[in-house]
Amino acid sequence: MRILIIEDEEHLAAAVTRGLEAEGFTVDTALTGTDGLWRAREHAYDVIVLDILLPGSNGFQVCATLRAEGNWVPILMLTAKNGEFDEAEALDTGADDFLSKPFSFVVLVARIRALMRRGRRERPPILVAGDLTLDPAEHRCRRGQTIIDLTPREFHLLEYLLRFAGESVSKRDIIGHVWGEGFEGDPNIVEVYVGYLRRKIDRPFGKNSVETVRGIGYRLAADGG
Amino acid sequence: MRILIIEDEEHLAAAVTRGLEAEGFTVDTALTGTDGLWRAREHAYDVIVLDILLPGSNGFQVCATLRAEGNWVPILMLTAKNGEFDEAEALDTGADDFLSKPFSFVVLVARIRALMRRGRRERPPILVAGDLTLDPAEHRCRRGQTIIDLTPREFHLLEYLLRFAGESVSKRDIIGHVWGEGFEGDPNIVEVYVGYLRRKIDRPFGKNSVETVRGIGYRLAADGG
DNA sequence: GCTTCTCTTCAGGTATTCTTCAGGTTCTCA
DNA sequence: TGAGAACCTGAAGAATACCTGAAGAGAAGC
Repeated sequence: MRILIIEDEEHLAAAVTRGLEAEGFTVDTALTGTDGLWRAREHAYDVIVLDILLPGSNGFQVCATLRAEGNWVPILMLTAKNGEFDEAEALDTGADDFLSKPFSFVVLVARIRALMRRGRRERPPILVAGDLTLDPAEHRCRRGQTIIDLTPREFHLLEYLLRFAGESVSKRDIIGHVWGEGFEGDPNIVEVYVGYLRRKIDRPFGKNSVETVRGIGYRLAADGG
Repeated sequence: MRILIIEDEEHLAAAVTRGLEAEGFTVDTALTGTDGLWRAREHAYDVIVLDILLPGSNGFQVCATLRAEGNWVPILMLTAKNGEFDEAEALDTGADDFLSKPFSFVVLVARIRALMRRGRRERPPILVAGDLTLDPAEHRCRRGQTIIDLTPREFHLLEYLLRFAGESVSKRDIIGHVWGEGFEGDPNIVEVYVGYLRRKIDRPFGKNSVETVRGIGYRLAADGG
């Protein structure tokens, strides 16, 4: 678990770092906004603790920049107590949580842990249709809790169907995307593979997610069958 | 999700490829413009990442060629930082987005994802007449909530009638559009199919949406009957 | 080098869909 | 009112599309 602290008060940064390291985290510190930004881009942190008042670019700017770049690492913002900076503003710029200075160390750790838990379930852009899920990053397919083994070709086919779940896709499109435009073989290959898929993702579960659209192609039921 | 990277700096191409594969994409790389062009024609990619500075033909040329060939695959162009090449120029030649080098990997992935979402085929409009709907993307017909199974020919016929809902269309036009100008058979086929349609979309619902216009052809009631 | 897995082709079987045809019904107009 | 045209419909064979098991080639793993 790696944490980045962006905080210009050196002794505070040092104290927090020591404490968090004692808790078992790996900690990097940055004393300016630009340095922090740079580090955040370099490394995939699990949480960033970001002070608002910083020399150079302030915390809001750092946060907004990261979000604009598509970086959704959980950010915990530190606001001055009765601060001129509003908590709402912190959340608006894309922070996930905030903490008013001065804060108790225990609370800080608790908040960081919470963010980590939350951040865990965040991104993975999983393709879903009902209880049928497919995670391209993990290269894994599930029907509910059951993991289903698919060959590369089957995986690609299901991925394509899932991408257009609920819509019908033509056999031509399927061949173009799954086999490539240059495929010269028997188009019957699609039927064969749809058969394989049904045998793996439908039949054992008494479902019927891959529907035949006669004369057109196939359609994956949006609700997974 | 298949991505093509056209980039001549081998180590950059390799790094990006590794990263994208970890995200679950299938990645092909081409080190020259001509190779890239060739691959783009072979396979229906979901996104192409295209460097501008390439040996052989440059990125603009590759992009322009693809567009000229009617290939509208989403293209993300990589431009040199304060480059001589303008971003506007990239967009002009038909790129969908651009990114200045050097770029953060996270940003690259975010942009690619955005392009994929955007590049999702736009759904043709759903045809409606009263409670009778026909969704070309889904390739499905409904009367209210009830799904009605239509054969390809029936579907095509209803689609045509729906497009001119409220107007009468001649049998000649119907044959021309649904069967093709080259149809040589018995024009009675239209009557037969209108019969099939009525049996499916009207009779079970006590409706009468497909009206006969004697001496002319047919008219689908604009309110669905 | 051998086994196992994956991909692809092929061919037979089945079910659906298309088309034609013939006879019946309805409508129009003289 | 009756003749003719236009339309409707059921039946049936032809054509097409789809499914599936089998088997060989090739790749990957041991």
